[in-house]
Amino acid sequence: MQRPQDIPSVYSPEETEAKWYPAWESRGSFKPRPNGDRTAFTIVIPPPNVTGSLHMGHALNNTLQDVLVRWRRMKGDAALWVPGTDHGGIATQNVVEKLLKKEGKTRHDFSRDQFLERMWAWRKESGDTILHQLRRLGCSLDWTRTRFTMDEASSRAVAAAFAAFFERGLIYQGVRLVNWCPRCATALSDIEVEHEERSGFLWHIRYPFADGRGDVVVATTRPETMLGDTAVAVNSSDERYAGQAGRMIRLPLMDRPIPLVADDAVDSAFGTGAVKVTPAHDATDFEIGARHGLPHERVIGFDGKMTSRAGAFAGLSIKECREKVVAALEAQGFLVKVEPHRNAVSICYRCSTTIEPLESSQWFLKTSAMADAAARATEEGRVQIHPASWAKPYVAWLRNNRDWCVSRQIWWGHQIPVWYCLDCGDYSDEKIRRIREDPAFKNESVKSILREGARRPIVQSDPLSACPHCGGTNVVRDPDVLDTWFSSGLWPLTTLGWPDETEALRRHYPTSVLATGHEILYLWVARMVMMGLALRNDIPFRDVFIHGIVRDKQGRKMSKSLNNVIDPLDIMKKFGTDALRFALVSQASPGRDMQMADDNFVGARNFANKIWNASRFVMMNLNGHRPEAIPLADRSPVDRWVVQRFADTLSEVNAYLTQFDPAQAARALYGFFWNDFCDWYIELVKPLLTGAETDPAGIAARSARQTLSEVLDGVLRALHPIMPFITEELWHALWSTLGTSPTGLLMDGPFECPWSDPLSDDEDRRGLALVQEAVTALRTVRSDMNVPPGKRIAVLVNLTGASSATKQRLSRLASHIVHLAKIADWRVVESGECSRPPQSASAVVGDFEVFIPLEGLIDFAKERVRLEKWKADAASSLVRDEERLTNPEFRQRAPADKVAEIETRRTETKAQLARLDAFLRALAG
RNA sequence: GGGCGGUUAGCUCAGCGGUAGAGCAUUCGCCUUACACGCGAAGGGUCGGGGGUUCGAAUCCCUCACCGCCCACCA
Repeated sequence: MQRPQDIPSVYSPEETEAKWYPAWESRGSFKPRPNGDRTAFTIVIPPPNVTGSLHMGHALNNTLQDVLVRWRRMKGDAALWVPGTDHGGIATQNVVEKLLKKEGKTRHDFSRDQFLERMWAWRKESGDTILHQLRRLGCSLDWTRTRFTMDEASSRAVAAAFAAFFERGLIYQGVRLVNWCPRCATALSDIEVEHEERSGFLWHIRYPFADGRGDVVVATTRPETMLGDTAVAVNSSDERYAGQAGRMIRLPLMDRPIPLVADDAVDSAFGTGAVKVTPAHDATDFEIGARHGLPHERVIGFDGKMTSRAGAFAGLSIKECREKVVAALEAQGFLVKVEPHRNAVSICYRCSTTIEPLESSQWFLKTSAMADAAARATEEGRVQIHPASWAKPYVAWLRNNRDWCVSRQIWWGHQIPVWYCLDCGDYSDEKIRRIREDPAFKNESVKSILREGARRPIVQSDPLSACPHCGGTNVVRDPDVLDTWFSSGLWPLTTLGWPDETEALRRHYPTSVLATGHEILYLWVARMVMMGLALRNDIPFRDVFIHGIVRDKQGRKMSKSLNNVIDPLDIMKKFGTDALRFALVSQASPGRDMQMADDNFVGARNFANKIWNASRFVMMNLNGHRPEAIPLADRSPVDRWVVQRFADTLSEVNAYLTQFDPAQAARALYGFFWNDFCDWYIELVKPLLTGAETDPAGIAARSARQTLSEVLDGVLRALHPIMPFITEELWHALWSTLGTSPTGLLMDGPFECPWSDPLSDDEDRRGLALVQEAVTALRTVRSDMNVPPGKRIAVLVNLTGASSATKQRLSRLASHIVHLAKIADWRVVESGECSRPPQSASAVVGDFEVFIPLEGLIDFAKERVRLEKWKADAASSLVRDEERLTNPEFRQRAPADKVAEIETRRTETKAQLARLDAFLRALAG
């Protein structure tokens, strides 16, 4: 073991971090301890998508979880944190497709199996990177339980869940208008669609009546869809169109007759009150169409191009088509006017491409009953959301949620566990030919043929070779995959072994906490609660801990395209992992987003260094000394004071962590360690430990050493959940310095206060407050009068007007003041006359005064300024207090202790002012 | 169109009913035998505007302004 004095004065994290992670893991400390009477504390990781590597948001999310898990583990719980990654559906497939694009290829240059091979290769690479990063972050995950949303067990669970929902009639297949991303070439669920305000135009188009008598003007933001119009609708109560419903209109450009219908979905106040109706390409119009039995004209295809139904415009992109339609309308005199218009455009949450509502054959999950159960779980307090302000929007979302489109037209994911038999289904030879000719189902409509022909879809997860109904071997599996959030929604179940009734499931489900950012509250959290309740009749977790999003210095979300991402690994290398963790935790105020920049990490790095050096100091002074039991009663007031302060801090930390406010916990620890422990306590005990007059065997020194080691031990424990590496390192160094190398690990706990009752009385706190006030006052005088830092000063203390409590405290604690304020000559006058020495500065401390003779150093002008300012502050404080105390209502209504407090303060301030006045008079005279 | 959150020292943010706080930055001193990634001292805010409740409001209520999110089928 290195001697403490040989430990370098700058903490270098690399070695420490490399050493302790394997030590923790190899000793099995990441695994939950056997049950016994331990409470299970369980967190299942929000599995990062295998789209690359972890960013700052992941670092925050996982650090917060690690803080909670380490804390509960140290407190004695059987703590389990389950690691894993998510296949990430569209997001991950997009990443790999981008890589293929660089090779000049698309996925259709490969067979489905070949493409999936590429996907698996990528997922290995990305998954490994992510799990490595979690280790670097110090996450105390039980690696023996590492899971992936597409591993065998998960796939089994997904198929089981699908089958269970199917049997209960909750899953159905149908042709609906869905959100289609032409770029990703897949349908999306409603929450996967984002909205963006864009400035566009509102085109007013004249639609003439077929009989040549008059016309109606419709307003639209999407003129190209008029090619697929099958009606015009007006509100039935709109007098402008009274009696017109039922008349036929001749659709411009297409020269088709379409009816004018009355429908109350139309808002008379908007535009002209007449709406063109395109049931195949607009959600509202789809419903209007259904109510009026209108035909659907599909003019936009799944590829984002105009279909053959678009006549002369077939084959054009939507954008080109819009331009040409508008030009044609104008040329033919149908365009009435164009006005600027801001509207919300739907865009894909994965690639920001404009979403097209398209009719398509998809699988849906009926969610109304499930969502209702989930909403009740939160309303009844079984699933609590922290901070609670998120509960309202969360429940509201659940309450008006529509069926969930769970099928996706990509290849990467859980293929729908449904098979179709071409032998006993309703398939003509022509249909079978079309199905066989397009094994990849590139043509979406072929899938409809497949699905619609099935008399009995066969739901089962294992590959099917023969139809269970007719024994036919012409079976085809549904080509779609499930929404990635379907398997994510099952995550708390699948990670613990569901659908099998495992020991882990019994012990750890429901889990304790789910920690996540608010951006996936609906997308993920809501789904887990719904599915947990539906499939296991129990909530998946009791507390949802929502943290903010990490933003850049300008408050922007971090993204690769903005080039403002901070890589956690870079920060770890530059500042150390503990500094990264501390910076993240201390800024993660509940529910608030945070702006991250280098400054934050510098401060945290400095804190780590402070811990390092304070520990060095303690160890240097402990070297060769064994721990001994010294009752707190036998220790000095400063020892008892720091012990009290630490005990207070620790209970604050426990309270804050219980309330899911780790930022406050971090700040409390920072304040205690730096201000109380380092700036005051260590400085206070230094003279007891070093120097010629010190008695190393005396009770004062022994007591101080014992207190130093106990408080350091305690504060390292308290800091460990946030800064695991440096604390583990120093804790071992501390104990080996004490000659009793521990066999255990700091991370194993306990997390508790070493003293059962440190809060005996308030006297030590008052005494230390007096010392601090006196020292600060004297230091201020020194600084203001430019007394050379090394120069010792004389102080005359006038206690003639002081209380007996003050006199006693001062006699007990004066040595501390003498030392910290560098005083050579400390004289006290307790009674009788005390005359102010000439050439001296003066200060008021509590209920007494001090004079500092400064011959040759005193600057009376400066002294006057200083005293005047002091006086002004005191005077304004007195005015405020007087105002209150002379107000009868204050005396009558304010609590008695508050009145008493202010009265006391008034008395003190008055005495202080009198002293300051006397000082100023002396200065003048 | 609804809902939520923010507006506090130059910057980033705490505080959320009893005389305004931290870190960074700034100014002045200091290599004081743990730490210059440090120590000591100082300056700096009518807590977005306006009303109200209260003995007392940065803190509670109303309202306005600006900023940011989320939700919503006004073409």
